[in-house]
Amino acid sequence: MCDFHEMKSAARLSSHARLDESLLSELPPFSKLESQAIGEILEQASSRRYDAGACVFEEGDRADRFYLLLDGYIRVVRITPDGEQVIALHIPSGQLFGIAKALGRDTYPATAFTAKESLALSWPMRLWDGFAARYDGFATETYRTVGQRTGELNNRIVEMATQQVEQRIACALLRLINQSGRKVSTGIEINFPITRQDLSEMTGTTLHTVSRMLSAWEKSGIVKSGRKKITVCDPHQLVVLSTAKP
Amino acid sequence: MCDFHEMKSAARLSSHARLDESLLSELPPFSKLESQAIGEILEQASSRRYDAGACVFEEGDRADRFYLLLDGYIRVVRITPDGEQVIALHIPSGQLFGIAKALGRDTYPATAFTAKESLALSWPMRLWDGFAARYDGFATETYRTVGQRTGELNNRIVEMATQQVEQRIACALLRLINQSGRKVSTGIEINFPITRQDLSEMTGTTLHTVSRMLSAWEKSGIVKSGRKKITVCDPHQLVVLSTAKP
DNA sequence: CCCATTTCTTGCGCTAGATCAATTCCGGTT
DNA sequence: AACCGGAATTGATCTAGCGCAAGAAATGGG
Repeated sequence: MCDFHEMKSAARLSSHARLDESLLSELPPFSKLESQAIGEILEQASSRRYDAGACVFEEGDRADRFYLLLDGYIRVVRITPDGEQVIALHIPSGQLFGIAKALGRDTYPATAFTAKESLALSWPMRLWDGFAARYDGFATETYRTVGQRTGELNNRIVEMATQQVEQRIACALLRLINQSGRKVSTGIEINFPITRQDLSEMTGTTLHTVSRMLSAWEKSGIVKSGRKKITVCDPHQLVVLSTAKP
Repeated sequence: MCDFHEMKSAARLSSHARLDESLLSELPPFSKLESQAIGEILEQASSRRYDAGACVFEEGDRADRFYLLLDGYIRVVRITPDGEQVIALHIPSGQLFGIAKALGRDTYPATAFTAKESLALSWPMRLWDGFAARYDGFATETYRTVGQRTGELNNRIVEMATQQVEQRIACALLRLINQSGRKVSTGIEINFPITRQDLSEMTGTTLHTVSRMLSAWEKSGIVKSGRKKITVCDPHQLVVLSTAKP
């Protein structure tokens, strides 16, 4: 599912990557545009590489740029007054993020970290309205993106309200392999480093419980996991678990 | 906060309510418009009264109309495969709802019930793009609405992930009195019928726990509650509870 | 290669809150 | 006035999963 980038990602991540029209032309927000329009858009973009775990912007910052993730993975996080982190969602490459304008806001509603080394384009937010007005399909696609993410948040709420931890963790894993799974010999592996702690922050539980769960699942051959790495061997079984009746 | 409607609501709820321009001109989505534009918009609207507890539309339905709540209260609900309800949010009068288009969707993402007798205008969804293009401020305001609701969902996730039941119920109550509190002699009362069950569906707990909590709070004079009715006597104390450290 | 740090594992006891169960209360209906 | 059904209360258990503790394994830096 996240594939087309992979072949090119080595070149891209080098800071000398040329900004090529073909880069954008396959991505939904720009897919309907002509080569000239894409040229214009690229001219106004800044490109930047981020180390793994780097912070792109923080909750509450003035939203003065919006971003397109070319390669890597973004983790959107909220931090409670007493320092606890909650992972709101993950953003795979090819998507826009930091699009506060699409939510009628002028500050970012959450903090964005990179989950691994990443490359992103960005534009000053003042170009937003122009993009939306001038480029066909840009507005539509961004609102679709907003809709998807809202849908995901919504699902999380339902899960947290009704499901047991085991099911929630299973759901989280399934979402991850859907969004960023990479097929390997033993199953489907999550394409970026992820700790038990991360998983616990996605599901509202503790790293201990996640660890126990993964150990149990490993015993029954559903997953295979190591340090910062999880491979799902039997996705179907995970689906069964995620929908299990009490 | 929800005030301006109250004076007129009696007239409005009668099925003979005249659709008056002044009705829309004070509401954010239309506030920037001239009288002529509002006239156009009203002409295309249908008006309908709903009984308390009526269903306006269901999750998954084709989104062929969008709505403006003139009076009453909407409860947005998601229902799990095994029949459990989760209340995603409440929509106070004066706001748009069922705005699937703003989320790039063509089905409604959740079910909308009225929490009490309500009155809403609605328009065919095919007018949406025209409204957004033609009427200044309409798009901006709807995206602000989307942003607010997304923000609320987000907060709920953080709460559910990090807070104890007591704090979550306190937060839910505070949200309710902020959105639809009505000042009465003994404090601030929630302006529509609400059961322990409802509150439990908003906070991911059980009606039993909510009942115990309210009983306890009543003993300490923080709330006063009866059948389908809750009055917050000491909002400040509730804020304290909602942010209490374990 | 050793040391320091981060990540992960696992056992044990405890408690918040769910579940079960039995009543009571309230408002509307005939 | 008597009745009925939905809403609320409250006690008594039971348990999922959290917090604590202690250690093991992987990684990276000097």
